Amino acid sequence: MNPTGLFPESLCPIARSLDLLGQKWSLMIVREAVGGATRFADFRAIGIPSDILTKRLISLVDAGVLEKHPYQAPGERARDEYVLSPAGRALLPVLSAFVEWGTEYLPIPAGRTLESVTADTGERVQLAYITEDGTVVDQDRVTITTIQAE
Amino acid sequence: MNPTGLFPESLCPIARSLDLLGQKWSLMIVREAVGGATRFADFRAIGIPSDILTKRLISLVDAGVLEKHPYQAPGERARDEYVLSPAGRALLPVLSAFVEWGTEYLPIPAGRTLESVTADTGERVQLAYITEDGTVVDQDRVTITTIQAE
DNA sequence: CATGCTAGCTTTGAAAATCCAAGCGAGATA
DNA sequence: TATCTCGCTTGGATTTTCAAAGCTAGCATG
Repeated sequence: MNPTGLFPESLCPIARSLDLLGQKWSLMIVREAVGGATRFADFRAIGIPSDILTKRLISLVDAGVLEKHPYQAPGERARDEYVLSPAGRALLPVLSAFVEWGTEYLPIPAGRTLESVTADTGERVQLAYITEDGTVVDQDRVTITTIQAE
Repeated sequence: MNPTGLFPESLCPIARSLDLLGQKWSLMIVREAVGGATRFADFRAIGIPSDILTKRLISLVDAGVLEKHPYQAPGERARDEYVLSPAGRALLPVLSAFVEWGTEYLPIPAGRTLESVTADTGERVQLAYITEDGTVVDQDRVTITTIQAE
């Protein structure tokens, strides 16, 4: 485990992911997209400078995290909307992990403000580790390890 | 969902987490600590500039992610080692989520290089969403939502 | 004592990233 | 035509990161 983190070809998937998603505002954009934001102004509202937002949207579209669709509302000019791709949706566990960690270890007086739920029933869910046969494993038993070259 | 991301008191736990962990190299340091790195030179080996590493170690210790212990090997001067705190260990799902996402969506010719396993048995595990009673839920059904103020 | 070694920083200046504020352009409407 | 508004674009300031060199302190050795 000794990658440079400077090239997308890094051997480490964490480093590769952070190369794309580690710049300021990128994951916040994904978070907003999960929450239903699609238009430039939606994302802009989180406080990101517009030139940075432009750059991040291009980068996330290029990487396949967001998809850009032209649309035109009646009476308005043609614009683009940005929606999560399947790869973008697959970032949900990353966001959920930050929600759970931030809620527990960086608490605020307002308490819990976000949570992961099933969209259809609104049932609360949380992340856990499971084995191949679906058995839940205690997180204290888990580590991350290098796969031996075969 | 409209936080500024500029203050640790942000209402959004993702924003709060990213305020601490979103700076370049922070999560890579946590990753190295998970892999057993404890000393300055261990972390330095991933390619992080030494002044940045110094700053990040201080920040992660201040935030309670890492704990700094003085130690002295025979024949060497007093030094510090940095080990994961419980809060640091609780970041494992964040790292695992990046491992899984990067492995699948940013593949490299070398294929899979990292995985999450049980430390005692080496059994492969992965992240999943579970309900309160431990039932595994399909990720496609999950979203992240704001908790209504009570 | 002096000297050497090395790890963990510290410093300096350059490069890159982010930010702020203003401006521009294009498409719609009147 | 003029006006409005949204999605950028621009210019300069500020902050962050980087590379390279240097410094310091504690250990060992002679």
